Amino acid sequence: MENKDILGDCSNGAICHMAYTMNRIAGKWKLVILWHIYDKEVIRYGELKRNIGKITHKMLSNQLKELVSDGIIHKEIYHQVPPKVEYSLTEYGKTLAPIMDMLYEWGKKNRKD
Amino acid sequence: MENKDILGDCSNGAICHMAYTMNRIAGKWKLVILWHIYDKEVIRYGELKRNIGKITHKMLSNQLKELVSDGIIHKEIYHQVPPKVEYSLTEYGKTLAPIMDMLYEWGKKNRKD
DNA sequence: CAGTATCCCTTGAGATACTG
DNA sequence: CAGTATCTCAAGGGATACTG
Repeated sequence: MENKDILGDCSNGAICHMAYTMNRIAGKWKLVILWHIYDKEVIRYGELKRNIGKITHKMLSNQLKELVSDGIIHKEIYHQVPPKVEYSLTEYGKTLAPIMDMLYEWGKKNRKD
Repeated sequence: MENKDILGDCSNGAICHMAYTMNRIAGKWKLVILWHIYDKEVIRYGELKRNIGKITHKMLSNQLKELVSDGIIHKEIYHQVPPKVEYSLTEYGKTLAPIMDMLYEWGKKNRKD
């Protein structure tokens, strides 16, 4: 994965903090996915995909994988047939809740279309 | 520009608000750029570029252009030689300040490297 | 049902050169 | 100094098929 991070050569402390956050949650879909999980608390892959709608299978899988590996969401696998997988926010992920709330509120306030 | 937006076919109100926000501020660089402008209040193109460091000329120009056209930042052009251009947050852009603060704080709190 | 792998094309984004 | 344009190439991401 080399260095896809922005500001990898962080010289300014303040900016680094912002960059750290962005490296976790930036991306076209991450917050939207998180928002859906946050909304339902626990959600299965299929429902998540259906709810988001305009996301492809591959995109969703990839993003979920990253979120899991970043420790933001938890993946619970039920070994049954057919398989069932549930996603939920970890405690760490839940610390993003206030941020998601603000982003939501900001959109609600400013969207005029 | 067609429809690069996520969730263009918005069926769920709540999700739409979030999507609206993401359509404004998502992107690898936008919030980092905004954070720098917010930090300095008023900043020239050159200084902005130098401060961000790891961004290319093209990227920065493009992102700034989008931010201006979204009404988030203001561009003040001084017609002199050599030219001077200053960027600052608009009133609308300033409403993002609390969000930026939270993102910053979140990064500060969680960055352990 | 959930997830991976492959194919393939579009887009993003860097380097560079040029203009006002 | 600030910004645009072109050329180029790698990566992102869609469609589809396959596996557990």
